[in-house]
Amino acid sequence: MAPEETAKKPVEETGVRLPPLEGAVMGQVVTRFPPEPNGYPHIGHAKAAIIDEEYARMYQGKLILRFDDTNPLKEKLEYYDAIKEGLDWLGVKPDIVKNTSDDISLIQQYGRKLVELDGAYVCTCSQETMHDLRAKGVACECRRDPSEALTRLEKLFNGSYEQNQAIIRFKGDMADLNTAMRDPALFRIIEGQHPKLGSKIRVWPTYDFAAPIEDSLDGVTHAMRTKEYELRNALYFAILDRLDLRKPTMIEFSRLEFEGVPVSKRKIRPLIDDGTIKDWDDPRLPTLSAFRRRGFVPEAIRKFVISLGITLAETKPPFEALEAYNRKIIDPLSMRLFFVKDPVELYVQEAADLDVVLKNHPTDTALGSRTVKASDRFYVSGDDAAGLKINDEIRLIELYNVKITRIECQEGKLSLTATPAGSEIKQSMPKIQWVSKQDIFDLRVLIPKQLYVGEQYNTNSLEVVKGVAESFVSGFKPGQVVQFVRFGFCRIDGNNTAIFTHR
RNA sequence: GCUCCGGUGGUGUAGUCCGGUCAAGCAUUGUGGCCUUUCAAGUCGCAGAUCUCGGGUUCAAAUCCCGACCGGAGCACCA
Repeated sequence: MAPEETAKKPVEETGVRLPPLEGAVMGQVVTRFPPEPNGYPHIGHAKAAIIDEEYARMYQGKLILRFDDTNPLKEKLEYYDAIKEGLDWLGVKPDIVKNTSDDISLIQQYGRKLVELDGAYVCTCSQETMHDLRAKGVACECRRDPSEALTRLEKLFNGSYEQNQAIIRFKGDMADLNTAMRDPALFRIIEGQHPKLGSKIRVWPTYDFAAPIEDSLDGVTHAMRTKEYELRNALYFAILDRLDLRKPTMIEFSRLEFEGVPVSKRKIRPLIDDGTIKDWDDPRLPTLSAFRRRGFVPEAIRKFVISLGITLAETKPPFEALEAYNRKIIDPLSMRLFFVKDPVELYVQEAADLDVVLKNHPTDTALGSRTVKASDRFYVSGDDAAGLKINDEIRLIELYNVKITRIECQEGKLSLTATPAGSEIKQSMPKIQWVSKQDIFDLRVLIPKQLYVGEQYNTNSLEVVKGVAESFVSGFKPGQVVQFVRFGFCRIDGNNTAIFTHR
């Protein structure tokens, strides 16, 4: 089974559900997911996008995917695509896709209007001055004397100012206890190549200005964002107030991140730059591409996100919960195969050559079966071998029982000898998986662990397990999710490598 | 430092707005049985929270009020 082919079940059937939306009217809800195309999508994006979509669906409304691209210095074309791909994989289907930059002239017009309305002004103070005055809660000369505002506004847009020489500031309240209201920047000059607009535009709105304008104009009824924006709500509504624009309902929720698996580029980029981590889809990362490569299916992520609700409490949810959702989905779809870690040779004296037919799934016969050629030589896992004593009787799963007659250790290499011991399945007997010596496929399994322990990179974050699997595994394409019996679920990654999903 | 937001079993949450039906539901984890030629899944059961703490209001508080403590966020010409 390839994870991307998992059937998408309606969430209502799963038992997990989001609480009702405040003030929502059936058929009229419009939500929006506004990522900045400045990086690869991760689990945090997934949470926001899924919640946005769930509510749009719950009320038979619309979901807008709006790339919040108002900073040409940070955005790249490849990220627009990466985010689209990520959402596509997640099964999040926006009804409308647009960019904030599509509306750049409109937004600029509203900016000009705000200055004309005396709701904003052009400030030419240095950043240091601004910072100091803001800290003191004092207005600068640019604000106190509005006579030049309109002239400056023209100069700003006709290119008379250089970058950093002038910005448009909101006329808030320099003494407000909420510092977001102390005349924040609304527009600034950025010289740079924008992925969509090139160098055509140089007066760019900040997020603080673009977001409310876009939400209002796009018809968004319920705007959701993570809670670090809470203090900016006052600004958001003040802007819409002064411009006399319709106000959406604002809802915030906590960010999603796992313990030891940071989402921040600040913590990941250095590891990629210095080669510690190869790429953004490394299974230790919380990017969507990593989850996919690791064998997680979109529907598990969706259920998990919904189960978290839209709480404001800042907590790191247990990764095991995500695993549990995933396990329940992939369990019935995954073939059961044998893989032995740290192989130890087992010689079964006088064992006959056999063609063993193995079921690919214990209950679902639709998954078929396979035939393995067995002789008297096998491999069993080092862990199992280590626990054996002479005269122990064990069952080779789906084969027969053997009794250990000799345990040798030459040059640190363990080997076992046994004799047949019937075929009756006994409750008490350990049942272990095996691989026929003439039917092996070398396989290494990558087991991702926490990337960070505290603030420190975890040097043991990727365990590499070596072993042998059945040759049947060689026929799988990358993307196949299987369960190695008594080992865990894995996703075939190609090049004799599998990635451990979870147990 | 200032401001804002949180604080329910090991963990994540429901409930808090509109006090009683909540000595608190669900999930996960743990644990025991059944099932099973897997240490998975399924299934049945159990364990685990006096709802951060201290006051107050009330016949009645997880739910309202006050205070404290702890945790997080914001204080950018980033989003």
